[in-house]
Amino acid sequence: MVTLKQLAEQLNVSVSTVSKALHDSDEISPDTIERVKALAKFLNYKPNKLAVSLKNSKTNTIGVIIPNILNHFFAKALFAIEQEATKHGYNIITCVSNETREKEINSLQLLSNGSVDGFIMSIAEETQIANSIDHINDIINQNVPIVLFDRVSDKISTDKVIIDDFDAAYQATKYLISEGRKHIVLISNIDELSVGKLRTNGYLEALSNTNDYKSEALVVTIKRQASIEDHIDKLFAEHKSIDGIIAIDNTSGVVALQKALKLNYNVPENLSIIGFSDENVLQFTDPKLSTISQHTLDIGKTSVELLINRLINKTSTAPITKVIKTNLQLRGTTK
Amino acid sequence: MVTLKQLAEQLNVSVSTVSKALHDSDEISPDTIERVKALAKFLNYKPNKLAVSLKNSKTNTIGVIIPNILNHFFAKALFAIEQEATKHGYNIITCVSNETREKEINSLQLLSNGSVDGFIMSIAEETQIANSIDHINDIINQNVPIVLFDRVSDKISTDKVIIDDFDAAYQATKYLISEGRKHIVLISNIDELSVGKLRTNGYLEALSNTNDYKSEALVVTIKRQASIEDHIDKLFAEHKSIDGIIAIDNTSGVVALQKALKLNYNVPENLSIIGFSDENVLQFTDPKLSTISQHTLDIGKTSVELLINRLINKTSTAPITKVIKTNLQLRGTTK
DNA sequence: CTGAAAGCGCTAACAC
DNA sequence: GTGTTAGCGCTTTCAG
Repeated sequence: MVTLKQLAEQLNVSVSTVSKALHDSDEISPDTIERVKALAKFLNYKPNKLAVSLKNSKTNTIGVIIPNILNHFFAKALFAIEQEATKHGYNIITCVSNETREKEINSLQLLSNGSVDGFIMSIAEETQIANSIDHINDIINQNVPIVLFDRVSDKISTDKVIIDDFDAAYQATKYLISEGRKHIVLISNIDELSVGKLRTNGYLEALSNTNDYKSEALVVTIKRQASIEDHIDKLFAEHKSIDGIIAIDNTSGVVALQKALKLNYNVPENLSIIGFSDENVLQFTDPKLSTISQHTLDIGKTSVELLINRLINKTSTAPITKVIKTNLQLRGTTK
Repeated sequence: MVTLKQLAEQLNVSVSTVSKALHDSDEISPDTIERVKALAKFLNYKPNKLAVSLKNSKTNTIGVIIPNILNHFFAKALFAIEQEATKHGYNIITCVSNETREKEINSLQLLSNGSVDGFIMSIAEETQIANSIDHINDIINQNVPIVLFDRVSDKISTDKVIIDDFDAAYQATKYLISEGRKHIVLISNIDELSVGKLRTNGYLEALSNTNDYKSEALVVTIKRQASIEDHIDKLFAEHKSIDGIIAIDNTSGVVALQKALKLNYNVPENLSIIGFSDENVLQFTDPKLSTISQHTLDIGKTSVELLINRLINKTSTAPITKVIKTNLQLRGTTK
């Protein structure tokens, strides 16, 4: 790599002159500036990022820690984060916690040594279950800002980006009721997560405050490693009267639809299904799945904005929580 | 952040003593080592990574550039790369080229300034179409090692990790022929990519060297932004006699299966389908899609291994190309 | 055993 | 206008 020193030597000027020239300092004569820039370009000079960062105590790098990159939601959020960060001149270092608390701790420790200016993260399932988040608060106490998105914790006081989980499920449930559905079931394989609990509560509340809804609430919870297909087979076998399904994670809606069609349910005449999915699954089914659609790109973008704001305005104002609205997208699996 | 200097001051020793003590130098007395380590632990000292990297001219960071993180193949490759890199003590900085040559150039430029020790990348579609890869060779010429995976180029001489694309499609085609299929069509929405061409050639070769196969080869190419569904609808409408489908990208196999079922094809009795997908799509269909399965985790892992090897053995041996074998996984959509 | 000093590449206050 | 110097945090000779 070409350094300032090499440029300086070739031009018979000092290193600081070169540095200033490259920054268009008006201390330097136009003539010199030109000569310096010409040579720099010729030799393909690029300032060493490490040196600049070290000098400035600023890396322009964001650490992103996500639980599972194979989950389409997180992949899309990462996509948005990367895009927005790039727009602001930031790089991202990505770590995957694999839903484990240990890896999460490691990643935070490893990067909070000057490698990144701040973090954007979504909490690992294991961490949420144990509700032990000291490792995250430690980092915050070291004055490294963190923005949490999607999976958050009340015990962490920091900027957050979430969706209206409760309300989204509430509205979806109300919609099915308005269709005249009498036996609405909720399917969840994210029962342990903060967002899962909120969505489930939204569903329960919508049922319980509807006077003429008579059936018991029915929540099918599926453990993370378990087979969604098996649980749904069982559900249909045991509950013949189901006429509405709300699936609050991003795959079980599709699976439920596919199973229902196989069983010759008439969707959406006799059975409505609403998933919590992204457009990416639409091409896999006919009819198209109606969904609660979260604006994942906005979630990622907003997270970056919040973080960069913290990085620029060092003033420690109170934590901000941004709620990104969801949409109920009616397609072919609702009336 | 706590620095060596602060430790030194508190202990009334010099900075170099502290540094050596933390590295268990035998120049330092056991007693001092212990005192230093105790304080370091107490104050939660972490060596500043930037300073270490600058000093050592080694960042222990790998730049990863992928075309599209929403593509499950690349997400999974990234997952494997991250995992393997972490195992070796490396971080990864992720950039998404979004299939554009411009973003690819930017990312390479931005990171080849000391930020990373080397790159792992898969070439953007735009770059492959234009076949203009100077920007990649530039980096290699600056002695920054690059490992290419999946989408590679003959014009770049560097370590590569690929799969046996030609052979995989060849074998799949032969399998369908062995089932007695008479009208086998190939569906591709990656026609412009190196891997797409190779897979198509494998299919064509398998047909043409089978003496008793009478039909014309039929290749349906779908542009990236176009609707896979529409093309497949059209295919079924225009070619009633199709009895075998090979889909060489990771979604159109599922779409074809779903459409075929909707049209009441008897799969696999009268129609076989083989996709080029990952296990993640299996739960979406019944019967389960038979696939050519690429060992994506191996691809990522091998890429990291090759790169780290280059980084450690600075000796410039000839470029290595690793071919990761694929498997033909027969499931419910083949006889 | 411990410390002083140089240097990685860069910036910026302060001379001249 | 240009150069000198100090320093970001660390490692590593080389002296003591």
